Amino acid sequence: MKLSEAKQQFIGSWGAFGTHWGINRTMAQIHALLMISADPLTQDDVMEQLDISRGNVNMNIRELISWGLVDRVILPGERKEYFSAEKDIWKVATQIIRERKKRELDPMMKLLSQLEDIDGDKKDKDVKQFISTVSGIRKFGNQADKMLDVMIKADENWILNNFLKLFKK
Amino acid sequence: MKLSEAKQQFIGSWGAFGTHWGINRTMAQIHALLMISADPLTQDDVMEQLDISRGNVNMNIRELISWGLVDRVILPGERKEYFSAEKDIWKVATQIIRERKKRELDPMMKLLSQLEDIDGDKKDKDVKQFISTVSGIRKFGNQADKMLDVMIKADENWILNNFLKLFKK
DNA sequence: ATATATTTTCAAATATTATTGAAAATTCAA
DNA sequence: TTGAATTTTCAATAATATTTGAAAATATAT
Repeated sequence: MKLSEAKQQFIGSWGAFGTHWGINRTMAQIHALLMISADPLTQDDVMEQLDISRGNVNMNIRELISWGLVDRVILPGERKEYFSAEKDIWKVATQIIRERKKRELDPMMKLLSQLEDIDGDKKDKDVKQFISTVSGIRKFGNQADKMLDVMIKADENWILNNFLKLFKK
Repeated sequence: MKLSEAKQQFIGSWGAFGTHWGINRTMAQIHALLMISADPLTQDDVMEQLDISRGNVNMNIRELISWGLVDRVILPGERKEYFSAEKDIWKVATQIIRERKKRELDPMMKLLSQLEDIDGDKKDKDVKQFISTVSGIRKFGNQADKMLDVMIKADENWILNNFLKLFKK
């Protein structure tokens, strides 16, 4: 397969993949493009290679920067800004985990702990089921939360190797 | 807080949460409603409680069933079908992992392994970066894949406890 | 300071996705 | 069978999300 074809396929699939994870297609495609580019790119490079508008590129790159997945790069003597993506997939993964935990899991846990205080008959089956479901999710979430904290801090090989070792029998 | 208010809040947040994870809002809300309901519900119950159309309820419930998160329940002597959600959050989580792995991760891994065969100069920096990025993602994905397989099979406390034990020092 | 290059913003246009509701299909009791 | 109850389908509509592009803002060279 030719490089140009393989690039197109990778960018396309990464974009489709993103949409299943609440990330918009274009943002994921820009991320893909920057991950496979050896050198930093300008907004114009991205516009041209993905055939999208300047505004679109600008907004999505800023979003990628806010996720900590892309950096601005200033090249000496160049007027334009360049952008480059983190290439280490472990760092990418832990950064995404870190952000989603902060943006989604933490607020959900906060809410759940409030919802467990229900006025009314604790013997009522509806009250019982509600409390049981909510507290189950909260406990599970708290454990996931701890586990993710640990993963974020751990070194790639150390954690995966140790984790897998548990199951080698 | 009153039960009815707490229910509304839970259903609303679970729905919003879902949209960040590629699940449509209504499907997540129906799932939430069924998880906190002590008894199985009919399509009409769901229509009424969430104020949505029959077609919408029907399609989303079938989708939940295909995800293995909801079951049809036949009550003896009743003409209507009833629906009930898995309430054990660990089972819910492993079921979601199982499905997403099958639907998204597995196909992505398959594609990536094809993309590593690039015609052309292996010394070219663009070729090198492409292969390096793709193979990094593939290797990471394969490890995640193994880890998830193990989690799916493991018992709740066993796996979380063992995992956490690793980090207790 | 002025001109020019570059980035950012955001209202309007477009595209995508979700929802409705009524008709068709199915189920089941009599 | 027949007919009422129930479920399913899907074209039309509505709601939501994304994208554009041109104007405004900002940065930089001269």
